[in-house]
Amino acid sequence: MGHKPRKEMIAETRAKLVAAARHAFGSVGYAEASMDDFTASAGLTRGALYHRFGDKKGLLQAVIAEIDAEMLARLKIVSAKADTLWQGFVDECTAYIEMALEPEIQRIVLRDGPAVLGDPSQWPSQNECIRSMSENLQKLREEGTIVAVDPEAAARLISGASLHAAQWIANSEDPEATSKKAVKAFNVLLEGLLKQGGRIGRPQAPAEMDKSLA
Amino acid sequence: MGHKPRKEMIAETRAKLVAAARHAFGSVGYAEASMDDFTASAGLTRGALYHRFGDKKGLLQAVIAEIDAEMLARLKIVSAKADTLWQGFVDECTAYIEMALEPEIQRIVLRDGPAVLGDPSQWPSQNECIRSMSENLQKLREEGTIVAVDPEAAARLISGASLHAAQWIANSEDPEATSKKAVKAFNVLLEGLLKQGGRIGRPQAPAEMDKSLA
DNA sequence: ATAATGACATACGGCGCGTATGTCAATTAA
DNA sequence: TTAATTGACATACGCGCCGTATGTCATTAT
Repeated sequence: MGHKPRKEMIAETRAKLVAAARHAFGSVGYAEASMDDFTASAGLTRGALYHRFGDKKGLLQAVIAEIDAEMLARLKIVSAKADTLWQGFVDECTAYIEMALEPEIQRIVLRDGPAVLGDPSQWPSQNECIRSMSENLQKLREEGTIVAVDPEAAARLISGASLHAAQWIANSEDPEATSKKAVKAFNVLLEGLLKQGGRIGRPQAPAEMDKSLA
Repeated sequence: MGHKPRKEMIAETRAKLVAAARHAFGSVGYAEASMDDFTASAGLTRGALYHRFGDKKGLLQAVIAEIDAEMLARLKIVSAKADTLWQGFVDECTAYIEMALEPEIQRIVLRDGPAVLGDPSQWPSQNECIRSMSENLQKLREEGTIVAVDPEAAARLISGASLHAAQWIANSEDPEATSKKAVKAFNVLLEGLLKQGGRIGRPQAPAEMDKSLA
């Protein structure tokens, strides 16, 4: 004894590999990331990688799962803080856009992920975020705040719009101005969900989004 | 004489390379497509490819430009047929989703393209489709049909929602049912754009979408 | 007719991936 | 306690693919 228990060593090397890969994928991209290089930067070799994750794609899956778990946790915190369901929903959308502005998420989750692993709507992880939005929409429907619409369908459309908005913003030459325009248009679309018209006597929630992204 | 003129030969080999690459990229994906293989299938070698396109990415650009030109042409035909501006806009959205259902477009334009060439909103080609939608929205605004909203912002959000909807539909186990749900939710969001509330006394245009995708 | 351009093929070197094999420590059994 | 076994990880090997450097031959220009 004296040496660390087996399980700890395993978890440690696993964490090291995921962290090293996450950094490499996030900075130079999946295709350009050399397995020899980033395993060495973690003090290991490709042997460990193949033993743990099967192949490079398996490691990417693990990295994405980690990132997505973090995203989900952040979304839950946001929606838990809100006073009303609608407010929570709008805040979650905002947080979703803000996360999609982060270069690491854009590169790994939004670009390389789909190319290597296929359509994100099929990943177990990405569905967690969608499910969170779907549940909120479901509650809003029961509450009578929004019109009768399939929650998952609406969640996917909104997340799609959010993600594209985020990429547009992040790559624009004037992110501030672009962000304002995108958020305003986003509000307009979300108003389609609300009962009672939308612009007449709607809750002030959508206006709230402006301050957080501008 | 007798032999073909120089320019024709060049255009011919260029077309052959683009066609072969398009097929390879569309079927096995960019990363798995061997340049030796698909140049050989066109009766050429990698020498021709590097001479014409610089590298593999350059060829992908050319392939995407070709596909995108086709998409734009199809969209223009659709919107030209419509009776009203709003109808044309909705029809274009529908056509957009339908095109995004095609496996070749999904693979090359929606997945590999962004991973290899970066964010699509920066491509000259993808912006053509966005511009087309933006122009329609601009006219709808001047016409007074929709609320005051930045046309490009709205176009990007809508295209984002459309693309995600398409991928969701194409990869679902029951595309028919999924399509119906997505289109319905899509209509709801689009109603947010319309003046005068939306559900009360709106044009029957959105209902039209149901038949074309279901 | 000769020179020069350029379209494309061939040849070469290197890198990165996946697999097969080896080694050594940690668990388990006797 | 010791012997046997598992398994975590490293090392070694071969292949395919990419990018470049070089070669060849036809077309165009002089």
